[in-house]
Amino acid sequence: MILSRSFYERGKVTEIAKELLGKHLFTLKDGVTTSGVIVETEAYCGRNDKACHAYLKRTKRTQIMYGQGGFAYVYLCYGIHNLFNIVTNQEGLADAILVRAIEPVDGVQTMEKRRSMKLSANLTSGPGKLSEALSISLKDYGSDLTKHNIWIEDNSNHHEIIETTRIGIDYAGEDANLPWRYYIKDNKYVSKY
DNA sequence: TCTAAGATGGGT
DNA sequence: CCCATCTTAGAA
Repeated sequence: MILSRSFYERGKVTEIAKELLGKHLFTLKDGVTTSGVIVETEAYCGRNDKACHAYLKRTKRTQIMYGQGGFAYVYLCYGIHNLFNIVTNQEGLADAILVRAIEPVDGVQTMEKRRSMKLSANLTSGPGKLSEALSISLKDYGSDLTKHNIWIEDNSNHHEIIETTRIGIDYAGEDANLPWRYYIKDNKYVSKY
């Protein structure tokens, strides 16, 4: 069942980031559905987290994070990689969750074509990689996750969660030490570091 | 207009 | 571990 607005509008971004593990992320692009199980996430909190793009900064780019939960925040990193985030919390409270890795499920052939490679742990094991595999780009900035363009469905499965520090945010000072990265233990699609 | 970054990824 | 990368947002 597709996750509803109320799932995303709750206030604890770290809890939602953990709950998203094991859930099923879909995109429908050019008539093809591709999907994967979310195996790695990171939480970002706009009010007290220097790592968050929206920290003390409300600009055109961060605007979507200040809106209601359940919309996509996509931004371009290093001029090449489209990073997909899920906006959470209510209007005015800028929280988001970065999806860092998925385990491929549906439309594997299409994902292989988009990535110019065969199915392997390398196919979707990183935020830039999964966006390419699912064909998520800046055009999806602001996309409504309760619609059938990009969406998430519930998925019952048992897994053990590992909590650790986030990747690539040294600029955040002491906030770089927050244990806000979550991944499914022993899953081979988790990004390697 | 101009500039500088920037939640990576891939190669060594 | 190191570093090429290059579009875009944000400032001037």
